Amino acid sequence: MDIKVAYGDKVKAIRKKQNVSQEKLAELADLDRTYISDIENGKRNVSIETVFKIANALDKPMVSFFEF
Amino acid sequence: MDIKVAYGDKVKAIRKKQNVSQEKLAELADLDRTYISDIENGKRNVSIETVFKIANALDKPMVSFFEF
DNA sequence: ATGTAGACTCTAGTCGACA
DNA sequence: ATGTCGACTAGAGTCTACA
Repeated sequence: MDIKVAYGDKVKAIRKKQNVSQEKLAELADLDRTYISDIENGKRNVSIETVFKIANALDKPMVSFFEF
Repeated sequence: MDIKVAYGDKVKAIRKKQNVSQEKLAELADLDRTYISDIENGKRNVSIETVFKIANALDKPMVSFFEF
C-alpha cells in the first residue's frame, strides 16, 4: 500500500469525474501543472496544505482523498 | 481555517486519549520527537507519508485526522 | 491536454543541547 | 515529558522545454 499512489489515483478519479483538465485543476489549486501530473502518477509525497488546496479546488472534503 | 493547526490538534487529541507520550509516538512512527512537538503545535506542513506513519502508529485510519 | 527531465529555491524532517 | 533553537540534508513545489 503506497499512500502516494493511492492519493494520486483519488485525485485523478475525482478530477475526471468532474471533467476538469490537469491544467485547469492546477490553476484552481494554484499549483504547477507538471506537479499535478506527478501527483496523479504517484510520484510525489504531497503536503497536507497541497492536499487541502486540491480538495478545495475540486470542492471535496479532505477525507474524500483518504477513503480507501 | 489553518490545516496545519487543525491536523496538529487532532494528533494531540488522539495521542492523549491513548495515553501515549510524544516520545513514544515518535518512536512508533519512526519520526523525530521534536518534530512531533512542532506538528502538534501547528508549526509544520507535514507530508501524507508522515500523516500515514502517525496514523499507523496510533492505529487509526487516515480520515480520522481530517474530520473537522 | 499530458508525461517527463533538469535546474532551481524553500522547507520538511533530523539531531544535539538547554530550559 | 515537552518546547524551542540552530544547523544540517533530503525532498516539496516551481518553471522551461520537448515529445
